[in-house]
Parts: sequence; structure tokens; C-alpha cells
Amino acid sequence: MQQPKNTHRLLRALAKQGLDVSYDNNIYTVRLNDALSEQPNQRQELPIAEVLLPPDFPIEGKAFQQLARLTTLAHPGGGSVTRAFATPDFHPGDTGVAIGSVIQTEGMVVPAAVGSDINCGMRLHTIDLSLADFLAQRDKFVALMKGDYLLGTRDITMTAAASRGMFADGIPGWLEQMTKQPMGSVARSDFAQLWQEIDRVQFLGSMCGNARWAPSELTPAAGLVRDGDLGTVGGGNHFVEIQEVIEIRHPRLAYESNIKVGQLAIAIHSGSRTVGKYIGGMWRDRAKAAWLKGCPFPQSDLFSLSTTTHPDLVAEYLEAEATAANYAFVNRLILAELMRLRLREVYGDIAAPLVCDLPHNLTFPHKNGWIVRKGACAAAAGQLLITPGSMGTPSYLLSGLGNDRYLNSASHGAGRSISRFELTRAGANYTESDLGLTAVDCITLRNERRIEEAPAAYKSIDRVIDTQVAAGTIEVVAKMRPILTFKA
DNA sequence: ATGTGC
Repeated sequence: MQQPKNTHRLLRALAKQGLDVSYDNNIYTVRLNDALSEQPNQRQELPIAEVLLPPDFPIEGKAFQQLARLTTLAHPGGGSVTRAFATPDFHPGDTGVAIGSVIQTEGMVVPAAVGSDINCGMRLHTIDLSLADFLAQRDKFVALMKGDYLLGTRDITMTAAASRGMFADGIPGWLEQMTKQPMGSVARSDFAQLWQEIDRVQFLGSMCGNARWAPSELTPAAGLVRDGDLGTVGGGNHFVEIQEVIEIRHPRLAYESNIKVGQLAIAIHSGSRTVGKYIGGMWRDRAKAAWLKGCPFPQSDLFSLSTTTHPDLVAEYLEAEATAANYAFVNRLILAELMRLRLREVYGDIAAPLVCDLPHNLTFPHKNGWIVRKGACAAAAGQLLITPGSMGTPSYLLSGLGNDRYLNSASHGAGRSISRFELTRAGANYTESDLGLTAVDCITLRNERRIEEAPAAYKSIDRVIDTQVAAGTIEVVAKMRPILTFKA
């Protein structure tokens, strides 16, 4: 495929900034000139970043710049990025890391690359309920959900032992204590079913028992803990949604997950809320404080921790990250549970089994080092993953193909094309129909949130998926359309 | 991402 003419000028502009970008068959290859590298003159050959992007997608210079910088990170005491890749939904990030970046590291971890939104991820359940039956009592359901999600009347109370179990061992640690002593909004949950569903939570096993590190502020020694964050979706592109399966493309995998055309589903996009912000922020600062004296700071402010010079801090960071990740796994479980309990209240004793739950913002162990996925899913062979569209557009259930060239990774969303700032700045006069909002059934208390996340602010999810199918990183299992969205 | 912010 030829590089389109309109990108020529942009590529030349990037070259002037020190970025050499070449294009071939949907793949942009990015190199940094030595002057812009984080380690000028220190490394013979810098790793190359590849970006999987359809030729007609807008090239965002800032995102390319951020990816290139991330790719050249190295620790003066040992450790470096060895490979990098970006998914088609990649776009600039606020903290110097483009969303959709994937880096492979050896001998170091990069807390600031994971950032605050530790274990942001997706969860999908099917619901045994027809669309007609759902819509018949939609308003009653919405009224109940407004209480849970938007007005904060939910009650997430647990023993200190359950809270400690959650941080240390995630869902199993929390369930063990909650099964003994059910309380709060989830007391009526079917705990036997929650135990059975644990196997469908991806990567949870690597977290269990790894989170020995938890700040005492988060883990009271005794008494009852009333958690204000658990069971809340959070802002930005986070949501809870009722969807309808509209297309099956992989019948066997769909069948194995109880997915049929016309099937309703619950999709949840949320993370570790303020716990991740607290732990991510703390470790960004700790990595900076531990930087070797006399060594120049990285221009990007992305400080790594080296296993050569600070093995104890690397281990402690991974434990801290697991602490927040476990919190996020339980948060998504509780969000699903609140939804499931409300559905049962309105529609009777309907089943809503878990299909999968997966992180897309985390440090994953890989060979002798790690793969950091910042807004990207693991896509090992046969692994289910979800790429949600923007508000009002379809989501995809996918299966990984284990494509090592692209670091076994896939997109986590459609990718923003218009910034939140641009959409809400004074003088911006977008109408609801300009933004594609008129046909979206979204329940939220603040209309600015709908505008910031409008369909028109995002790239085409269909193109994002098609590009990856063509590249051989994923196959499509099913496609879902949104029926009803809840946002904070 | 974050009860957002120098």
C-alpha cells in the first residue's frame, strides 16, 4: 500500500523535530535522531518502534514523539527498553506516554509508564434476557441504577480482613472473607458463582500473593471498612454498558463463551480509581528519588527502576502495582455484581455469567523482563480480549493470535482523535448532532462528560479492528452494539 | 486516569 500524499508533509515535519518515520503496508517505523534520544551517544543502536496504523488515520506528531522517547529509555545503572510497538488506537497521553504504547524492557521497570490508572481494564458478562424484555422495564432499571452508580447510595462495607485480602490476593482473597461474612450491597450475591468465575479473570494469578506491599493507610488492622471508591466507574472513557451481540465471526469461540446473536451483555470499563492514583503517583516520585546521583534526568521525566542498582525497589514497585491491580479486579467485579443484582431485582432470577475480565494498563512479566502495556491488551494465542468502541459505537470481543512481532498486544479502544480540551474549550460550538450524540442512550449526571466522550471525538473502531485482523494479531469473535450506557 | 489544576 502506498503512503498517502497528505502524510508526506507531516513526516517531513516530524523529521525536522528529530523523528525519522517511514511507512510500509500499514506500519509506521519510528526512529529518534540521537540528539533527541534519552541516552545520547551511549547506545550503539536504539530500538525501533513500530506503529500499526491505517494510512488514512491522522498522524499525531505528539504521540509519535512520546512513543519514540519511551522507546529510548534506559537506566544508567543497567536496564533498557528493547522493543516498542503501538496499536492503531494510539494517541497522545497527558503524562508523556502515548496511550496504546507497548514496550518490552530488560533489567528495569518504568512506574511512570504504567502511570496512575493501574489495571484499567474491561469486564464482559452475558445476560440471559431478550432485548424486548429489557426495554420493557428499562426505566425502572435505570432508576435503580442511578442510585447505585450516579448518586452513590451503594454500600460497600467489609471487614478489615476482607480489605487486606483484597489488596494482597485480589478477588480470591476478598471472596474468602466476604463468603464468611457477607455485608453491604453485595451481601445478596451468589458467592458460589463468583468463586467459579475466577478462572475467567486474566492475569489475576500473577497478582495473587504478590501484593505484600500495601500502605497502612489502605489496610486498617481491624474494624469495618467502608470503601467510597469500590463499585464506582470513574471518569474519562470509563463506563458501564448494556450491549447486544449483533454479529458472530468465530462460532466456536462464541459458543464457548455463551455468546449468540441477539444476546444481551454487560460491558464494564474501569480501573483502580484513587488507589491507583495514589500508588502510581507515589512510585513515579520514588523512582525519581532513587535516580543515580550525577546522572542526567530523562528529558521525558519517565524514571525507571533498575534491577541492577535497586532490585529491592523493583520488587517493591511490582508488589505495589499488584496491590492496585487487585483493587481494580475487585472493583470491576463489584460493578458487575451491582448490575447483576439490579437486573435480578427488575427482571427476575436471570443468569449473567462472566465471559472475561482483562487489564489493559499494567506491567506484565515477560521472559527475563517485562512488557508494559499502556492502554493495550495482552493478545496471546487463544486469549479473549475486549476492545470497546467510543460511546455509542460497537465493541468487539476478540481472540489473540500470539503475534510476537507486535509484542502479543492489541488495541484497548477506538483511540481519541479530538482532545477533551478542544471539545470543551470556550468558543467550541459543537451541536449534539455534530458530535454523534443524538442516537446515544447515555445516563449521566453531567452532560460535559457525554460531550468529552462523544463518538465524533474518536477514531473508527471498525478500522482499528480491521487493521489488526489484517496484521494477524487478533481474530474477531463477536461484535456488540450499545443499548444503554452509564457514565459517572 | 484523578472528587482533575502551577
